[in-house]
Amino acid sequence: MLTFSTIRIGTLKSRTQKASKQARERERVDVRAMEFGAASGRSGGGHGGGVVKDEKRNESSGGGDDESRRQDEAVDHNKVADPVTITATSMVETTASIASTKNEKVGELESAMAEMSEVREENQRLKTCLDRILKDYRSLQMQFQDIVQAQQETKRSPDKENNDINDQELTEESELVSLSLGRVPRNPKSEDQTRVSKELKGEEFKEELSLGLDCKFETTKSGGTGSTTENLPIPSPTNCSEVPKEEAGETWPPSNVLKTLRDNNGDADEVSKQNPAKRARVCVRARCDTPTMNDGCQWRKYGQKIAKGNPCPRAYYRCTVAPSCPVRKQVQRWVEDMSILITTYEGTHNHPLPLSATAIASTTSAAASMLLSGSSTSRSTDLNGLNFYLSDNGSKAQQYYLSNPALSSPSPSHPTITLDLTSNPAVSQFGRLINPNYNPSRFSSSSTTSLNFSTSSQSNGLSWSNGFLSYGTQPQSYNNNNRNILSNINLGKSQQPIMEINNIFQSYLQKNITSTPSSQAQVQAQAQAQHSLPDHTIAAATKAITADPTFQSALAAALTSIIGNGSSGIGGTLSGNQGQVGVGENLSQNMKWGELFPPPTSTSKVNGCGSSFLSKTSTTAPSTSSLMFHPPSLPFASSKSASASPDNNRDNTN
DNA sequence: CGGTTTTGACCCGCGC
DNA sequence: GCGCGGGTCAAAACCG
Repeated sequence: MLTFSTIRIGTLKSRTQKASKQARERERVDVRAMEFGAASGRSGGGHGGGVVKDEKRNESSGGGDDESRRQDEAVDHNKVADPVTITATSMVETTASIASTKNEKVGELESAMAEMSEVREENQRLKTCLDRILKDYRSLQMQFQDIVQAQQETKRSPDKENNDINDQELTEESELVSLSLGRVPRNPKSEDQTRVSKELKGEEFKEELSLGLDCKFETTKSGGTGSTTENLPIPSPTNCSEVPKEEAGETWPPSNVLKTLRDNNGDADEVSKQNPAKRARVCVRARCDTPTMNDGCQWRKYGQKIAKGNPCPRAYYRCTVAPSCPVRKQVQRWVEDMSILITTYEGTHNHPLPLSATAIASTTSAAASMLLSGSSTSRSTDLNGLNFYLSDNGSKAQQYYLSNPALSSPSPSHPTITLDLTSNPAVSQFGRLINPNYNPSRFSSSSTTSLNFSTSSQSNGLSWSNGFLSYGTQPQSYNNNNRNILSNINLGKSQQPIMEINNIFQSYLQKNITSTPSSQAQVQAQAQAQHSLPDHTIAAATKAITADPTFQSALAAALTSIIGNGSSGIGGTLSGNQGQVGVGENLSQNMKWGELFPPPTSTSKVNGCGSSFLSKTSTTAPSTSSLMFHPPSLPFASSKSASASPDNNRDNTN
């Protein structure tokens, strides 16, 4: 507007002057008209009316013609000047608009540049932060690795005499804490010969334990693969157990890699032979009043079928914690004893597990690993009084504890380990842990508690029932070495030479409870004696056990891994159950897991795993609440009532 | 409405 | 090739 006025003034001076005069005159006329109207304007009601009258009157009266003409001229004048002014104004406007747009765009560009610079700065900042984080991460890894190595070295030094081979293996895996069972490379040849001596020394436990539990914590080496395990506060049993070959996608890279490496070094041949096509399964037998046992995982039922030979339908569940989790389980009641619930786990979790699920997962993984590792040759391993029994029979797998064909008839392609927790008193406690509803009185019938982890090459069955872990083994397994301290011990039903793990376990517990070293030594000695010798010379066993501090630790680790591993399981549930068995007290109170389970070391990986696991679990999970062993929540029952319970429900109904 | 369970059907492997 | 059994799929029903 300003431009328009100035232009008109500048360019059209004469006209503007005229216009100004006319305007002045007009104003005067208007004023006069106003005055006139005001003076005589009654007739006109309104202001305009007066003007109109004035105009009419002016027109009619001769005196006013000049002024009116001027006014009209002035108006016309303006009208004539408009086209010129418009073009000028349009030009001015366009130029002005262009200039303004220029300015605007320039401003925008400047602002954009500023933003870009800010973004760049931000990126650089983020980069620096990332670098810092990476550096910190690496430094922490290095520190952790150093610590682990230092611990291992400290422990190794005494053990070096025993086995150089073991040391090597351990060194290789030093970075990892493994809870895997049965993967430790062994010298089949020397096993029998060295067996007794090793058993006495307790080395066997170490080896087996280290081998058996695959739950590993990678400290440093493989940044990528290890990360998964590292991230997992609690090792997932299944994960640990799996053989790489079995489940390509499912298995955890780190453990698998390690295992494979291990296998290559030592038992690779055996493992490779058996593992290839086989998919390890872990069968847990436990007395469970509730329809299902709560294992802390979330399960979705995807099928149900009546298996041959068992009126009770078999339910098929899929792990729903992670959509892609390949783990599946089958739940079925045992025909012979409906109170016993048989749960079979298959596959490896590809996701972090809740604390409640870790115990079972670790146990099953250990068992599975044993199967896989030991499948080629019969082996037995003891974990804290729990037998993991691996027998490789080219022929058929034997599951001692599974009398029910339906249950016991795993597919040939699926070697299974059975943990039988049903028969022994110790087991009963386990069962209680697993199932809060579990009534110990019902199951306590047998004085002896046996924890057997037995695997047969064809079918390995771990039966875990109510605190009774039986690992079905074939007689061959006895030939195996020391690992078998427990291996020889078949508590429950196995026909073969049986170590009464119950006794060991109980005694061990008593020791722990009483915390009298002597008692513990006796118990352990007994246990070893049984294992080491078919005759079960307790005295020899006691000597051996007492000789080995590791034995204790191994037992503790095994118990922890199996029972409650940790997770709240041992500490909480056990403690809660103190009165009954006293196991909980022992474990939680008397036993110092850190002591019992030294950090992962060359000597006993199991211990390391157990300790780490326990510490983690204990810290993370309050003792009581958790996990596995609570009635609803045993390994089998999922955290969710729905998923977990359904099985139970069905089972109950069935 | 989303997730889970139910349940019949389908697929596959194995033994005869 | 056929039958059997185990295991899985997927639509419908159910449940919170």
